[in-house]
Amino acid sequence: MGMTTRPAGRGIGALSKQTGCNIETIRYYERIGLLPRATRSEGGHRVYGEAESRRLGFIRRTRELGFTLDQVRTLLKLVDGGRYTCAQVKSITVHHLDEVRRKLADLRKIERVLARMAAQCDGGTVPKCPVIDALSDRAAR
Amino acid sequence: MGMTTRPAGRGIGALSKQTGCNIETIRYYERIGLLPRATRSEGGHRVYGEAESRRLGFIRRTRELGFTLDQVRTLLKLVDGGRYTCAQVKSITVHHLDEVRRKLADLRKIERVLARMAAQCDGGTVPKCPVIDALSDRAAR
DNA sequence: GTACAACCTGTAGTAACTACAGATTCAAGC
DNA sequence: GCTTGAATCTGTAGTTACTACAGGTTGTAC
Repeated sequence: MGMTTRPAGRGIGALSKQTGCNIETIRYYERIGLLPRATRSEGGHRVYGEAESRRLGFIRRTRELGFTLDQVRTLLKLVDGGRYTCAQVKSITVHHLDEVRRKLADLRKIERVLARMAAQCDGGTVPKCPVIDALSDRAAR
Repeated sequence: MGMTTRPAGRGIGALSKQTGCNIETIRYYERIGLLPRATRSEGGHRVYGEAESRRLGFIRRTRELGFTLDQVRTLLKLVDGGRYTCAQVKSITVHHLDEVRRKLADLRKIERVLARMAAQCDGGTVPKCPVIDALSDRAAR
C-alpha cells in the first residue's frame, strides 16, 4: 500500500553499459574479490547502487593506466582501510611508471628495427626477403 | 671398429645456454610444433645439431621483436615451404609494425598521465593523495 | 500466461610460457 | 663395473586478465 522506497538498483547489464566494463568481467571481479559480493534480488540477480558503480569506475580507470589487478587490489585495500598515505600510493605509482618507461624503451627499439626491415622490402613476388634474412641471421640486431 | 662419426649433437641444456632460451620453453616449442620433434639418444634425451639451433635462433629473434607465436608459425611455414614471397613477409611485418605503433601511442599517453599524477604527490604521510583523487574521479583523464 | 530478454552458475579456453613432481638417463670418478 | 649427482624425461598445473560458452532460471512487457 502506498509507495515503498524505490529499490534504486540497476542490474548488471545497466552497470556494464554505464561503465563500459563487460558483464563477464564484472562477475569476474566479484569472483576474485575486487568487488564485494553484490546484493541480490529475490531471484538472485545482482543489484547495484552508486557505490559499486564508483568502485568499478576506479578499477577501470586504474586498469586503463596499465596497473595490474594486483596493484589495483593493493590500492583498493589502502583506500578501503582509509589509512593510506600519499607516500604508499606514490610508491606504487612510480614503480608502475618505471615499468611503463621500460616498456616504452623496448617498443621504441622494436619499432626502429621493424621499420628498418620493412623499408628494405620491395614487396615483390620473389622468394627473397630482407626481413627473413635479418631474422635468420644470428648477428641480426 | 675404428672411429665412428662423431654424433655432433648437444643436449637441451647446451642449446639452452647457446640460445638463451630456457629449457622448458624449448620443450614447449616442440610440443606445440614450432620445433620438430628432436632426435633422441638411446635413453630418450633430446639431441640437437646446428639446424635446430638456427631454427630456434630464428624463433627467438622473431619473438624478441614482439611477433606472436602464431606469426612466428606463419613465417616458419613460409620459409619451410621455400615458396614465400617478399610481399607475404612484408605484409606480416607491416601489420605487426602497426600494432607496435598503436601500443607505443597508448603507452605514451599512459606515461604522461602517470608522470603528471606522480608529480603532484608530495609523498607525505597524510591520507590524501592526488593519485587516488584522480583515479576516483569519474571525469579523470 | 506466454514470450523473450536478461541473468544465473560453473567450467573451459586464450597466450606464452613457467614450475613443479616423480622417474629415468648420462657422464665422470674410482 | 659401480656409484653418485647432474641433467633430462613426461605430464600436469599454475600464471594474467579476461572471454566464451552451456544449460538453466528470473524478470518483465504484452
